[in-house]
Amino acid sequence: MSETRERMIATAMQLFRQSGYHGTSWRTLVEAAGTPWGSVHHHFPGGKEELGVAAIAFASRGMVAAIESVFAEARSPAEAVRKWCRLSGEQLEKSEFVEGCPVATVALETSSSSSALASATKKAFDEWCAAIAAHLEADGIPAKRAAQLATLTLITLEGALLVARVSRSKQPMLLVADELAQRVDAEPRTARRPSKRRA
Amino acid sequence: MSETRERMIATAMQLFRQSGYHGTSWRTLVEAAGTPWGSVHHHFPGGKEELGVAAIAFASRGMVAAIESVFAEARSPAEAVRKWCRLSGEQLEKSEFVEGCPVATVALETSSSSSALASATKKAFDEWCAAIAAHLEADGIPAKRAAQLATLTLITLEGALLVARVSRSKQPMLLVADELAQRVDAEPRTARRPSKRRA
Amino acid sequence: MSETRERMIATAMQLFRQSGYHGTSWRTLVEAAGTPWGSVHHHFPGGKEELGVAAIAFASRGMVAAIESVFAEARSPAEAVRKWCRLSGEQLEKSEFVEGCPVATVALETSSSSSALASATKKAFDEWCAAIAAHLEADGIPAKRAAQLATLTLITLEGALLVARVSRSKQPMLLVADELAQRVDAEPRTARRPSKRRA
Amino acid sequence: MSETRERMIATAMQLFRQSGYHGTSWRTLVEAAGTPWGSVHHHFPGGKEELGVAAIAFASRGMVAAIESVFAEARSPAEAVRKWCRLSGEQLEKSEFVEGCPVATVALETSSSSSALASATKKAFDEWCAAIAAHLEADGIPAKRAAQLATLTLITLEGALLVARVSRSKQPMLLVADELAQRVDAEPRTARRPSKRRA
DNA sequence: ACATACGGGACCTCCCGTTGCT
DNA sequence: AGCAACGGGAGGTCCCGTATGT
Repeated sequence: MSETRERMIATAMQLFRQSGYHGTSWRTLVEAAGTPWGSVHHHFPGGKEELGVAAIAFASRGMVAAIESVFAEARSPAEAVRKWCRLSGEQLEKSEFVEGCPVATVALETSSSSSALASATKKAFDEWCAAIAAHLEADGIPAKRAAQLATLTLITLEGALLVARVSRSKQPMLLVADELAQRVDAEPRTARRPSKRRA
Repeated sequence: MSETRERMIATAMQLFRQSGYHGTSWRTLVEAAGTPWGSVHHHFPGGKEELGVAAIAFASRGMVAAIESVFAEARSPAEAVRKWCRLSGEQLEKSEFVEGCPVATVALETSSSSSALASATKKAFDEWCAAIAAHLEADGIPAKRAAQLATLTLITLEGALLVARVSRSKQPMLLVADELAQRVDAEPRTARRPSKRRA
Repeated sequence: MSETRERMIATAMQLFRQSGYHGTSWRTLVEAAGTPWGSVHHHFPGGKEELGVAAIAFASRGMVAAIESVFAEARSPAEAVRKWCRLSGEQLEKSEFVEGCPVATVALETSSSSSALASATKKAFDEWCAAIAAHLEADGIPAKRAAQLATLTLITLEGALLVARVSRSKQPMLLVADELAQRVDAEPRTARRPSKRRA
Repeated sequence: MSETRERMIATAMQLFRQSGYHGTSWRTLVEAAGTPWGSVHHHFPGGKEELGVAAIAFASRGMVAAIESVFAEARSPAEAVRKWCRLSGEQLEKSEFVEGCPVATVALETSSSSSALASATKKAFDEWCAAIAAHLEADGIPAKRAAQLATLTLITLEGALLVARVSRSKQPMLLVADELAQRVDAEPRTARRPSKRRA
């Protein structure tokens, strides 16, 4: 796959979460990415919307990888969630409160209009929930509760990233880190199956 | 005060939460509001940004009023929070998942660029937190914890509205309604001062 | 006559020669003049064109007065012309090369379009020529030659003001001062009637 | 080089000398030139100012070519100057007094504001003076005097074109044709080097 | 794969004139 | 005399998609 195309997508993800979908133009994109402006239509025949969908999918893959990573390294789901929130907060702070959720901005902009982008963002959120839920289930939480808890986790993280960006402080991230960790820890297990605790 | 200007602001709030700041054009606005296109510059000499700031402030006032209303009618903060979440969910559903938070979209779009809009959104969130915290304090929760809990409430509600819009379901709202209510109820009080419980 | 109206006209003359007729807006004018924006239409029912005509006429009166003054004070037409050029050059330099001819800019902009402004500028030039010619005639130059010489003087002064403004130097003014003076002096008189030489 | 861009520039020169810089809109331009309105920004990324600078430069090249041509064909500088003035007058009359100097209008409009256009007009005048001066020098006039005389020629021609346009008569052009020719002829030569007199 | 050019249209800004109310 | 508001429209900028050559 073309390296130009990939850099466009990665840059688009960055610009979308800063200025949103409508606030990012092709010109801004190619200037930021340093990619040739002449072959935009070649790489994205579907136009800007195709770029948007690709950027959302790219962001989603990255987030799923991050989830897997943080759960793999943590000794318990609660710890994983706490770590995840804290890492997100630090990334946010390091980036001068620019690198929040790469999907949320586009999601809010397009959920009432474009179907392709709207379903791409919905798919992203679903994937993240599923990834979290899988780890909760693996820790002994019943599927139904695991799904709810995963949704709650996503909700809280997204809300915290929003509030943290706006208030330009990572305090909200630290706040939800503990809250979520406690909440996850308090969830009753059917058969405590310490999936990753033997290492 | 001009009624035209007010209708523009109210309409802008609606359009901003649907399509965001950059996705809403003056033309769209004046067509939706039925206001004259020619006097835009008269009512908002500061341009679109001035409209945005006014719309955010307007939305903020409305939200503070809603908070006051729901806390005034409820017998306890926990119940108020539960009701708030459920009402928000129903409003969202009734509006075909359009009427989410009127500030969040603009907040995410502009938090990394325009200072006027960014500070307007920050101010809005601060006002909401303060309003919630006041009611928690009135119920006997120490100021510091009240502020944290208020922030957590805001975070959770915002996150839930985001996820609910994207998934086109009010389930997330119902989920956080109970979670938040339990959370608020479980918070220890110094001197349980049942402010509004006697009715 | 309203003092507001007069200040508008005087300010318009200044702005017109800086930025031209089309480059000067009502808003710019009222801000520069400090006059009320609400009563523009009251003072100039004919709109911007009426303002333009008034400003041209005002400028023309001022120029005629300047011509009379410089010829009255000088001992000969040649000296008057020399002095006139030098004074114009100094005024130009003092004003940072802004205060050139108050009519020329509008004249060039409108000579191919608006009839009212075009005839106003034509009238202004005619008045100036007539004023100069009168003094030349009074010095013994036959009417026909006096008219030609007056036109030549106007032409040269206008051209010099143009070139001086563009090159941001008063050299062109000094150059034409001597050239014109010599030219006027060399013109044969029928009966040298030293009109203003005995006082 | 794009033919569209060239036609835009040539048309801009025409419109600028009729209505000036601010009086000429992009819409007017593209309609007059028959060029696509959509690719304006492609050909002139610097906006209208870039068009203005290009039009001034284009006009300057044309004028230099005209100067070279008229001096090449004439047997003496005096005759060249006389011819130049007369040709300009005829062109002016034929065009219904529209085609005056293509630079003067913009020069007056912008000499007190935009630096890019102001320096473009200054450069144009400098080039014309240099071209004239070169021919005067070639005829035996000392460099310093040649430069002055060239400036005087430019001044007089510009002034005459202005007055002729305003008065809608080519008389001023004929008047200065003889005046300038006499003036140039009267200038003393160091070594009369009749450069082009052998034909 | 990339570049140059086309092409319509939407963007926000601001202009200029008018209307009714002080 | 002054003013706030109206009201249509044009201002220049820029967007997004397409077509044509390399």
